[in-house]
Amino acid sequence: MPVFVGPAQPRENRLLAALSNDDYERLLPQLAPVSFALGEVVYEFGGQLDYVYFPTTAIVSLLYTMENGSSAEMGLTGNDGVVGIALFMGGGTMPNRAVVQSAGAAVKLKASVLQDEFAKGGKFQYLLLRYTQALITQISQTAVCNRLHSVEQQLCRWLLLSHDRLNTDELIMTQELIAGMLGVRREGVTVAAGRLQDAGAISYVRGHIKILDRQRMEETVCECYRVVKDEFDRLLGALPQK
Amino acid sequence: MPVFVGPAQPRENRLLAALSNDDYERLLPQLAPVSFALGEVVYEFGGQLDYVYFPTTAIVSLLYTMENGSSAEMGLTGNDGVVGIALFMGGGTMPNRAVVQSAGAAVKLKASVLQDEFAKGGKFQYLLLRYTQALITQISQTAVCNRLHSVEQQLCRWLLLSHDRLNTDELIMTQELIAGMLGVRREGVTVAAGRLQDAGAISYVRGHIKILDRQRMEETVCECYRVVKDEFDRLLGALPQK
DNA sequence: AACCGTCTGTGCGCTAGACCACAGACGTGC
DNA sequence: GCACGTCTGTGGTCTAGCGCACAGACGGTT
Repeated sequence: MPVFVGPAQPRENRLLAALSNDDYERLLPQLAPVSFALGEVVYEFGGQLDYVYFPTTAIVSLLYTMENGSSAEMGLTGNDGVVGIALFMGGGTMPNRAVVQSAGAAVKLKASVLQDEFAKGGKFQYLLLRYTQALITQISQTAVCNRLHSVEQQLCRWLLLSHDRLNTDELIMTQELIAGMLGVRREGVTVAAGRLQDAGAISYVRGHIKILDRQRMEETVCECYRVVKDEFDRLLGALPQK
Repeated sequence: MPVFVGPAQPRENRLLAALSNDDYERLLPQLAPVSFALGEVVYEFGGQLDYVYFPTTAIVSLLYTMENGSSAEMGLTGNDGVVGIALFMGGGTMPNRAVVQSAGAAVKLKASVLQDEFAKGGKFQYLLLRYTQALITQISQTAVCNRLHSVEQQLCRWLLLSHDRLNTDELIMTQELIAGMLGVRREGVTVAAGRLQDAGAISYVRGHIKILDRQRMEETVCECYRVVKDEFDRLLGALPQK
């Protein structure tokens, strides 16, 4: 199945799309396209970042890996956000990893340029901070969801959040990888995905998940999904697109 | 047991303590002392905030309450931070609640004043953003911990984080309340606390927890505590105090 | 001193999910 | 078309933690 991956269109990223034409034109020469492969590590635990990345078609997971090797995701970033918030928040590094969860394109911007723009305090700063707040909500809700909800509900949440950040109904993702994201066993994903498949919500074949019935998924998912989605819509949805 | 609660000393808050004398003097007339009672709600889900609060001796929990009434904490703020980050992040409101977890004092600052100061882009902005990044780490680690660690380890983490933000070894806290914070049953806290007590790490009598052996606690806790503590130290610890 | 409300301890059955061990199923490459 | 590696399904055992029910223990009030 050929997937068309054209040159990165920076304005497919919603933060960049929300910039005024002037701001965007000024930034454009500094934006360089990059292509992310599945599983690629964008940054490591505590690693210094030279660039921030604005995904256009890729999705990047933020996750933490324990000393014993188990891991869990705290949030994910797609074309609605930016990877590397530590660069404008001031800390420089974050104590987690960022891994490409869905292959695709992004544009990158040099740290120093970003910081200069941020320091100007204009629209760009406004956007980056609003996105960060939305991300905080996502992480928070992940915390709550991890505590209180079933694997099946969490799988639903995760699939829906990913689906929202893709322009296709098919995710390239093994159960093994999903298990690593959700912080559960692979077999746990198998049974949860099995139930969703029986219900006709998804189809699942060797690393290719297809969302068949979003309606059904939204009925199964816990309230956490709505909270996150509403907050993203509130903070970033009403942005003038271009 | 009488607890001395003097007038709030703004500089007991580490963010305010890190301001230059000039900045601080300018802000001081705008800072008003407040006193928080245990269980008091600082802000509600989605509620508008008129002030931000800099705790000096109080501790405030950020938590989410489900539609079915169960709840879980995402993070807590003491004299090392500020309650109300949505006011400078741009969203105005957050989809969670903030509840006083340990009674004490704070100083408040009017939203508009905060926003003006923040917009100046100076030291105050720098501090607020660094704190926000530290908070993100705390929330992230809560997410991971909720997924992967035992109630006993989480109780340890929670007690240590609280202890770090108090200048006493005694916490006023029923198991019921702790259960609400951790998102577990009250009985679960009873057995976990029982084990810690048997180990001589704490003593526990009707809402009065005493930390007896911090060493012991730090041996029991999961790595999540260290990650959060190190990150707070890194981002805020080296700040010039006054 | 008696009372009552709150807080804590415990016991029991139940379930979700972990851990472990395989078996099949698909698909790519030779 | 065969072989091998990867991905997925399933079954059995084990445990942490839930839900529920209740008993004791403490402490403030009258």
